[in-house]
Amino acid sequence: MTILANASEILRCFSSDCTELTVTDVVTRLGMPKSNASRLMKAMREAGLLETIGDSKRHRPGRLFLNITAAFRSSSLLIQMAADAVARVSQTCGHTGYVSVRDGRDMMAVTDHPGSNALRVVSTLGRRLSAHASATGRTLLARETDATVCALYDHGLMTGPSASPQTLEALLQRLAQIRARGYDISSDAAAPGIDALAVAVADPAQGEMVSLCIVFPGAVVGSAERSAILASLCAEAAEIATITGDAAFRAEPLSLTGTDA
Amino acid sequence: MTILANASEILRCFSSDCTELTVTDVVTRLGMPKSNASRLMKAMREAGLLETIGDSKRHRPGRLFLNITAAFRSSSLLIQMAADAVARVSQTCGHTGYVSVRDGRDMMAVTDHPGSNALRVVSTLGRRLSAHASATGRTLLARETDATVCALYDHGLMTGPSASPQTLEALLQRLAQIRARGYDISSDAAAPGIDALAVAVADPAQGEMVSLCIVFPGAVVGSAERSAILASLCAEAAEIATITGDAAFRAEPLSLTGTDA
DNA sequence: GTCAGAAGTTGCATAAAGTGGAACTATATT
DNA sequence: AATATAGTTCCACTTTATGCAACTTCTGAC
Repeated sequence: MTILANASEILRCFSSDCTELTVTDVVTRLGMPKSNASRLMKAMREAGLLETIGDSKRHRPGRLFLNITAAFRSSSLLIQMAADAVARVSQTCGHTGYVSVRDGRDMMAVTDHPGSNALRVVSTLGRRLSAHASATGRTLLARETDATVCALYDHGLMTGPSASPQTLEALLQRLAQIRARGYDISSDAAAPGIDALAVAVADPAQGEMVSLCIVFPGAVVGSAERSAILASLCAEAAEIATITGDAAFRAEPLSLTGTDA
Repeated sequence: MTILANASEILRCFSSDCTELTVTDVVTRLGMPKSNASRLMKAMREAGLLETIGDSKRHRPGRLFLNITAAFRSSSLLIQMAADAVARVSQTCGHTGYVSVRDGRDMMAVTDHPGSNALRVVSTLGRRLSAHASATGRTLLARETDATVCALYDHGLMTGPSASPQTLEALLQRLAQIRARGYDISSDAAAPGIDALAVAVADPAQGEMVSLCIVFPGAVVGSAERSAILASLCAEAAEIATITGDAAFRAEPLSLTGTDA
């Protein structure tokens, strides 16, 4: 079934930054023989997993995928509760929010909730972020053991923004802090000038975990407002944790310490 | 590469109505041997194309797909222009709008634009609609020749809402009407009480086609408002048609005739 | 126009898969 | 505990994938 793995690798190349691929793109990105890439992409085309853009040689994902995200979203009660919760917080504070899941070392937004403020972070659904370099990612990583995290990053961290942990040691320290206080804050993770507040919550019965977050322009949101956002985010998350019976949940916004990265 | 076709068939089973699949679900839906389904799904799991929900036997699409929709959306200038256009119309009229593409006999929404009215159609991104039974679908089918349409429906139409064409002949007649006036109106296509206005526009250079539509509660929107919506929708589409050089474009909202289905 | 260079496809022998039936194991149901 | 249901594994057989190299387009330059 190596062909499925290869097909999956090709699909993984797509993102909001990479919207089309040619045969040679795949060859250089994945290092597979040209003949294989050509035949595989032809087969994927025939299966509807890829489609050519017009009659060019450029490929994009098949339209089959357009409704799969919806299936993912509604397959999980946790995601739905989290989406409702973030929507409420977003609505009251006016800032944009997300529900995200971790996929290995990457984070992906599952739902977005655009803010209503004049100056708000524009939502970028479908953007992939490094887990270690984002508040959402770290809150989820903090739910794992240090050993698991080390195994995940045994090839080292790809260095992200300067404000994020640059070494595995720094990351583990940060995770310990998150385990203690339950939430995380990031600066400039998704883009310069953007801060994020994130809390993770799990559904142990289903073995699922998501991170709720609110993003805002760091320069114009003071510590009082941050505390308020954090409080309501944690309150919502706590409610979900009670429903799912998430014993590991911890989010006590005592004070906003450590605004670094 | 039959395995890719099977994998694709499995992925096609997912929708907002079917969010999880077990091995036997696949066996009964696709009629493949149980052993195959089991092994294939295992392989898809390992490739990240599927994931189990918790540690149950139920499967959902892999999170890999969460960001693929974004790639599709931004791979096409036509889609982006259409999305902007529908967003503008939606904003001025307050009703929900969509940009949709056709995938065989199905329609899938690519972008959604929630309305602002108190009574608005709630957006259902990821829902699959029958092309022949929706205004968006028919505007795109009208761009094809009768022969192509006949070939597409050589196994007959799956009958949709009573207001939609029930026979191939009725469909072809309807398409002829659309070719003449350029737009289409549907009633109760997506859900009872919901009407839709749709216009198709193409990018001949890229070989792409999308349908722009506005959906609204049929009972409260009079013919004057419908005409206004149609006029602005057509104006936006016409602008796109000029840019792309879509010679086949036709949308002259002379009057709102034929409000049937 | 035609000629290089790149991009993409195809042929072929080898190697590695997928295939379906049946047996087996695990998981609910009573 | 017994039975039904769901899921996995085994195995011989068949089909398909693989990688190299040769071949065919496709582009852009002169």
